[in-house]
Amino acid sequence: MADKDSPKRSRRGSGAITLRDVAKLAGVAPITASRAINTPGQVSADVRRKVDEAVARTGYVPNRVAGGLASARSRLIAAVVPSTVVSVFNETIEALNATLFDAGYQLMLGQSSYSPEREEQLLEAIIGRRPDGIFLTGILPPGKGRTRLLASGIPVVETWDLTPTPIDMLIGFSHAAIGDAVARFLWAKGHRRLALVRAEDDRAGRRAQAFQAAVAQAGGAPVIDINVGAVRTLRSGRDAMGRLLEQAAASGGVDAVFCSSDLLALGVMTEARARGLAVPGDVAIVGFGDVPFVSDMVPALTTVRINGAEIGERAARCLMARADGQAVEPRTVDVGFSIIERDSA
Amino acid sequence: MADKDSPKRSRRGSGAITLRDVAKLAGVAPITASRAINTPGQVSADVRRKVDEAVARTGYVPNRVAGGLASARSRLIAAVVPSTVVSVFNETIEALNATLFDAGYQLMLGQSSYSPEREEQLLEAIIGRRPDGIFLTGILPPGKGRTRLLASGIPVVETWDLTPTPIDMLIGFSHAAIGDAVARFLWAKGHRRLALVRAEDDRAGRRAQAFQAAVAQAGGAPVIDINVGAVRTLRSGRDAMGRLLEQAAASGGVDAVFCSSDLLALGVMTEARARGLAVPGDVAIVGFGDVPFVSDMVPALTTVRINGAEIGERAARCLMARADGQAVEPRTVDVGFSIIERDSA
DNA sequence: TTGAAAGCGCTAACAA
DNA sequence: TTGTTAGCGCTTTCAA
Repeated sequence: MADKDSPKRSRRGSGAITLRDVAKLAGVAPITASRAINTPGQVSADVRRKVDEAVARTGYVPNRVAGGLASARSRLIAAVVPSTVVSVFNETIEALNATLFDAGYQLMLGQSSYSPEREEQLLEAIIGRRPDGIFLTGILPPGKGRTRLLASGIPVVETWDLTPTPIDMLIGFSHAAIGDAVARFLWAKGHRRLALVRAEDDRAGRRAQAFQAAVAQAGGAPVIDINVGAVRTLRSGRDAMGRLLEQAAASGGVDAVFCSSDLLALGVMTEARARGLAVPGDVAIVGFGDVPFVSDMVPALTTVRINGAEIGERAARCLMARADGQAVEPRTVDVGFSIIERDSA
Repeated sequence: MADKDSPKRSRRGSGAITLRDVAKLAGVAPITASRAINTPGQVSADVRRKVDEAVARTGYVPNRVAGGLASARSRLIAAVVPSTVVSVFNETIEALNATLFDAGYQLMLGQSSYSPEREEQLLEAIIGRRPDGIFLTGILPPGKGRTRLLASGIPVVETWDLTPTPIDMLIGFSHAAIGDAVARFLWAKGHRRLALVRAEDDRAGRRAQAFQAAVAQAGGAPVIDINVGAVRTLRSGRDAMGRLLEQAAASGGVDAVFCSSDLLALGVMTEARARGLAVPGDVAIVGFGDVPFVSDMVPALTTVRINGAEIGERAARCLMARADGQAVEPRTVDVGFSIIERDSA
């Protein structure tokens, strides 16, 4: 170990094994060792063997930070999610991560916690790491973050929404189309007194708007709209249902409720049943997200399903293609949605 | 822009603004610009102003990859989780991330997908990034991954479990103590015919073992033990309850079931009620994890609560302290647990 | 308080 | 197929 061959080791050095150490042990130049490790096809079998052995003997783990700096390819993809807790995005993140990992990429996850300032700081921190690509849940509104992102030149994919003005690539679906479809669905089932229970959220807002518009167009009565604010728990769903029932009593009752998440729907359902209302007999309920377990509850929840895994996988592929310098066409993909009809509506 | 001042720009260069550009614009040396940005107290007000202006004008975002290589401090913490979907670890990860972010660190997340090989690859990929610390959910068993981790010298914190032989730091609780406590709890309530429904999982196994031991010690009948395998969904909970009831019919019934997760408990509860059994009247149910929404269901789930956020926050602080070269004592912290008594048991 | 020089660990470019 | 050289963008060391 204690060889004093390096002439000027004045500085730090983490003490870890470097490519130099491996190369020395294998009796080749560092660059040759590098090739033996990264592009084994480019070196002779003999060199390959010697380097492999040196790697095994030393327990060398390549420093990807240094490699990334030298090659301007970090093999890192950053993702921004609003929250990791009981989130409808989990399936997407899991697929994104799995696809990236299998291709030798890594995921850096950042939470924006539904806060614009935090999102902006996060974006700056992410750009500082020079990832090969950035995954965004949702669409980034105009602002400093968007400008910086654009300036960075890093490939970006926005998801879970649609817009005519994406930053770069876009994989999503139309929230308005969902609101419209659910309203028609409930109307076709004969429900006439419709209501919304939703979190304070831009995307949920657009679903709600389209829902109301469709009902109005069909000649229905005004839709009762309960906004639960930023907190999206089962409890807030229960509370919302309480308020909803109060309001509805004045206007003749409710037949069906469209909730902005499955968790909220579960809360609404729980409250309804706690008050002796039958689901779907007295009131029908539709959720959003198709979280894994709602299919096996009693009654099974009717909900809107987004293929989150598809979004994650496609996003990973687009980002990696762009990191390889390939063009990606089309830039915008609509993955659609489906209404999964089960027992609750 | 097109200044041809740099003499030998033969190579790549991502084209992005660098510290050099900022320094040139501000009329100072790069190192001075660096100090103005990172340790503003060390430079004159005049320099600070000029550099700030140059940064603003150019939209400079420091390259943390280069900084990390030069300083051997990445300000990156890596975390390994088994899964991100509906996981009991979410709260921990969220707290970990929030605490790190506020201190200027970033989180790199890796999923082991409950697979040992994948975990090993993941560990190697993580070490290659030279993070300042590594967060592990669970305890890493002896093996190549553990050896490499030890050799890397990177601070590590293992969590959600206890062991006399941690790699480095440890923040967790005793699964055996939980199994024991839940058995005593149910026994004290007068339940005598006890059962377990659990996923194939080492930690759940140890809770189960202690549960059985406590029942045996109290003189109870053998505990029926249903193993649902690796799949941990509400569906598998329902199926498990079906099997359990079948087995129990031969031995005189069941009074109470301890499940290895809240989701499984929800499945067991769903199936029980679907078969006309009252909860907790006919059968009591205890979950594990205290996932946010189980408190507001009807009946509210009695479960074991772990303060996951505390684990995440403490882990972040320990890791950052070690990255700063501080010693952390004690190395092992037991955060305990509590049985949250609600309606289901 | 400011700067020059060196180098973190690796890979691109070019040459042999 | 292998090696030499330079340098990615930053920070440490040391000197002024």
